[in-house]
Amino acid sequence: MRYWLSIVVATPAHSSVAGPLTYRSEWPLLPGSLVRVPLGKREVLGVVWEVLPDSGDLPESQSKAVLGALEGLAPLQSTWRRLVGFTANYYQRSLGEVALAALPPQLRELSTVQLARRLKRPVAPAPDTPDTTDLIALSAEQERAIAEFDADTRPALLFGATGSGKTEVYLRAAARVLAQDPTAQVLVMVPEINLTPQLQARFEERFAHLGKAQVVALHSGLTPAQRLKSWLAAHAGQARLVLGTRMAIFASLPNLRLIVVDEEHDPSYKQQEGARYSARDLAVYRAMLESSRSHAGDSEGAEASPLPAGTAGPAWPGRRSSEPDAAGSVGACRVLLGSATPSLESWQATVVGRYQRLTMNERIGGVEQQGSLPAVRLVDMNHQPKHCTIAPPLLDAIGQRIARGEQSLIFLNRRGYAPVLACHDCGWKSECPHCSAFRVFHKIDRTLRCHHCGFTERVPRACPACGNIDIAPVGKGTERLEEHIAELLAGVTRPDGSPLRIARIDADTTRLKGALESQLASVHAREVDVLVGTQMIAKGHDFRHITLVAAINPDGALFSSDFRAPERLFGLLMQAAGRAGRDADHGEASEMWVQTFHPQHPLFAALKKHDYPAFAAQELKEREAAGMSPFGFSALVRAEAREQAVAQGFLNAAAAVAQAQQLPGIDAVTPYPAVPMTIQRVANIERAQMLVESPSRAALQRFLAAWQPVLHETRRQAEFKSLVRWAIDVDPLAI
DNA sequence: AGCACGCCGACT
DNA sequence: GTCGGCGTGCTC
Repeated sequence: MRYWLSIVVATPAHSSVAGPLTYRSEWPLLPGSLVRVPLGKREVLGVVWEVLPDSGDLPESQSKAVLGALEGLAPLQSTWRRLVGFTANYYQRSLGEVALAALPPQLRELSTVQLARRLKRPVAPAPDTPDTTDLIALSAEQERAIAEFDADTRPALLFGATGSGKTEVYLRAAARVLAQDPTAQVLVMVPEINLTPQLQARFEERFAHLGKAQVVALHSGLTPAQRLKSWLAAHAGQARLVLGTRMAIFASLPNLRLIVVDEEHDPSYKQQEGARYSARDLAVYRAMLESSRSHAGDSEGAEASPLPAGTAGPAWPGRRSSEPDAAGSVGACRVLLGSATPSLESWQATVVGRYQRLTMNERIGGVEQQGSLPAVRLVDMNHQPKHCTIAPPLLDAIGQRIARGEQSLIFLNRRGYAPVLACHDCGWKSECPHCSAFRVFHKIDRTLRCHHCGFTERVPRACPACGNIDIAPVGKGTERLEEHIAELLAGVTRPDGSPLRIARIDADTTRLKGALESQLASVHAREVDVLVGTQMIAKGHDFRHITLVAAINPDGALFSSDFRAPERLFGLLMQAAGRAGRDADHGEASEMWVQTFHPQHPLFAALKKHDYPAFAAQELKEREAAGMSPFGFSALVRAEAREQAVAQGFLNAAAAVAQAQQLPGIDAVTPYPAVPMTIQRVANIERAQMLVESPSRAALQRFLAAWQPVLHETRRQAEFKSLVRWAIDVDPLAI
């Protein structure tokens, strides 16, 4: 017997073999089967996508035979294939690229023999440990959130203040799902920086009764062997709980019943290269797919046709009341997003009722602590001494904390000593020769470093342009701020008379493995009085003894060209405020200081009241008026070339063809003229981008699908031969 | 993307 | 005389 199979292999979107390829097989392989196939002179891994009725118009002599299947591996499920298919379509990449990138890299190299050996490894039996989940007392709010979650079927957004105990709700929801069905699997996704060994230990401890092998991690920090091991455990259904970063959204989970997305607003859920998917959006989509799959027979492959262009985006299509088998039934999969400062997209979905909103306002720890959110104090920098970095009242407040033996945390979102080095005589500035950006002065090793291309040189003794000795740093980074604070507080001592200690945490001080952990430990041990750092200290870390948090210069985000900057700033400041006052001893005295030239800005008014809903309402009104996300949809096409004119010319030429040919969707889509990117040149490559907007997600999708071949065609023209690369970013984070 | 084939410069 | 530069083209 002869079978014709459509098989997906790792082929990039811009090659002539972007789609699945047709192979022969003597065996009736099921869709989703992993196979080895010849491709050119190579032997590659492929995924059977469809069983074809015949060879199509492919001459039989040109078809090759499947070399073999990966024995012992169950076929990838139809929901997995549909998720991959949707991702490829929606984010404008080839099926093969997405499918193969979603599999562990080692699977591509492993011989059948090695694989068989791995699959044979015995699974550790579940230990005889009692389930301790129910022993932990929940707050009334936590109880209510779980009850409401259980009573609904929509995607849920857990809107919980810092310290309100969101993690316990995740654990409880996961525990229920796992207890109800002995084969159920749960996927818990966290942002990159949050996936620490400690968090993993917490999950392993809580689910110890399942056995250690049943809680696995899936992220890029694992060795290839560990990653394969976790993936195989998930694929075989042995792993009951998978804890991972954005890549984990593509894990093969045959019995997935719950997806948790912690800190759902976090930008690290958006992949920034290759297929630029949003793992949070795909989580919502995947839960929908898993809920609506047919349980009768998954392996028939009848539904393997790609999703039609213009399918609704990663958005839940309302309550699925029309499908009695889906919502509320045994096979349903829920999705639980959580954040103290949700993305405006998710928040808006709760406003219109597409998502369920679960609110937890209170910090856990008892009623007497209700005042423990820090008071926000705005410092109007218009009324402070000119050019001062730290306003005198803030400096006083820091001094008082030191005298009381309390810690302060100072934020400045700019590392290095000074962002620019300049000559006051001739006007020379420390521009990077390869990028359109200034090199940052790092005093510690006396270098000028470009934060975009990495180009590093020793600081010149004199101005390279005019020879003047008098070159000076302009502006302040964390390094200089640390030095500056040390000078300002020179006379201040700790309560026991010892000199005060200042520490700095940023990408430069934590480059070495373990450095961050040891520095955080010294903060916890109260060896540090004042901690200076970039936003990396705002996230996740619980500082018990910090009673003052200060943002030195947050104004940049208020008037940024990036429309999401205010949202990020608000989240960052809320998160930073959450760092303070978690210790019962100091709750009442905690303060968040914000230095600004715009104290009347509505963002700060909302921040003062710790009022995310007010901020969201205000911001959403502006987004709606401007037709921006979540009220409008956009994509960016980026192009890189040696010359800016080539990059822009390519984009404009492709857009002109789209207009001339009246591509599908064009009447509802606005392509803007190509512009240089904010950092126009990086490592001597000129970069341009074109924004494409539409009030309709479906129209934008239809347009992009039709436009892609035009972009390929345009690229082939002689005048654009020197184009280095181009790529589409659907739902970009920043414009 | 890989990995070929293919036609021009400095070396055992 | 060969090794090797990366330009162009193909992969069911």
